[in-house]
Amino acid sequence: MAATRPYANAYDLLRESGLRPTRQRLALAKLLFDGTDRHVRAEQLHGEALADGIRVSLATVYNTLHQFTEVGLLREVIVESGRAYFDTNISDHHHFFCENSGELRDIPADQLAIARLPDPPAGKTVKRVDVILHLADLED
Amino acid sequence: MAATRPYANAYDLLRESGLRPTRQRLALAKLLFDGTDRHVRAEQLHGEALADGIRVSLATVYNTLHQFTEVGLLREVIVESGRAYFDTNISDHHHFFCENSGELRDIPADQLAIARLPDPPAGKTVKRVDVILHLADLED
DNA sequence: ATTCTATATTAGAATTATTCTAAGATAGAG
DNA sequence: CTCTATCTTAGAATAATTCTAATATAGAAT
Ligand SMILES: [Mn+2]
Ligand SMILES: [Mn+2]
Ligand SMILES: [Zn+2]
Ligand SMILES: [Zn+2]
Repeated sequence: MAATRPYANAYDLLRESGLRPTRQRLALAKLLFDGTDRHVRAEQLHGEALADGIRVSLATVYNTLHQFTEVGLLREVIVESGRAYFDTNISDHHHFFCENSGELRDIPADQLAIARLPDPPAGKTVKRVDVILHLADLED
Repeated sequence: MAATRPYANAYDLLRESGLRPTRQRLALAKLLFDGTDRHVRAEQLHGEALADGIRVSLATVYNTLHQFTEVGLLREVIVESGRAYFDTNISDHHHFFCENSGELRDIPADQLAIARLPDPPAGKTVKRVDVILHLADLED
C-alpha cells in the first residue's frame, strides 16, 4: 500500500476534485499527500516547494490550501490567534497543541469521545467539532 | 445576588488579583464583570469604553485583557484565525461558534462531556481543553 | 496545430489583529 | 510629599493573510 506513482495520484486527485491540474497544484499536492499525515502552515509549505525547486508564489500556496480545503482534501485547524494549520488527515480525530513548540499532534478518534453533544440553536447545524488539548511543559 | 456596588467590586477584584486598581483597569473591569457572561473582543471593549466616556488606549485594552487572563479573571477563546475572544465565564464550559455572525455562545459543562481523555505526551500537561462546535446555517 | 477564453498565477500593495517601543504619567509605599 | 516601580499611550512595527489587477496557462473549440 506504498504510494506508487505519486504524480498520477496527484493528477487524479485534482481531476476528481474538479481542480485544474496546474503545475503548482500538482507540485503542492505531491508535497502534501505523500502518504503521511501532516499539519502544515502556508509559509512552511511554500518553503518546502521552493527548496524542491518548484516556483510558486505564497499567494498561490494560500489559494491552493483553501481550495484543497473546500473540496475536502484538507481540513483547517485553528489553535492560536493568527495561525492556521492545514491537516492532511481528514478523518474524524482531534488534536494536542503544544504552545511551546507550536506542534500539532493527532489524537485518534478512538482515544477521545464526546458524550451528549448539545443540540445546535434553531436554524443551524454543527459543521465541525474541534477539540484541542492545549499542552504546557510539566515543570514542578 | 444582583451586582451591588460595582465600583467597590471592581476595586476589590483588582486588589485581590494583585493588579493596581488604575482608572483604566477599574473602568474595564466594571464593563466586563457586570454580572452577565460575556465574550468580548478587544476592539469591541475599547469601543464600549470610549462610548462611556472612558479615555483608554487600545494597547491598554489588550494589556488589560491579557493581564486579567493571566490572573484568572478571564479566559481566552480561540475560534478563528486572527480573532481572540475573552470570556468572562471562567467556569468549565464549551462553545458554539457561528461562523456567519461571529457570535460565541456558551455550552454549559453538563450539556457536553468528554469521555476518555487521552494521556498527554511525556513531560507535558493538559492545560486547557477547548471544544468548539462550529455552526453553519441550515439551508436545504 | 492554432485560437480563444475561462481560469489560474503572481508581485506587490493592502488589510487586520496584535504587539512593541520608548516616552510620559500615576499609584502608593515610605 | 517624594520617589520609584508600575502603568499608559501614541505611533511604529510585525505577522499572517487577503486583495488587486496584470500576465500566463489549461484545455475546449475550431
Ligand atoms: Mn481560511
Ligand atoms: Mn494572547
Ligand atoms: Zn490532525
Ligand atoms: Zn464562554
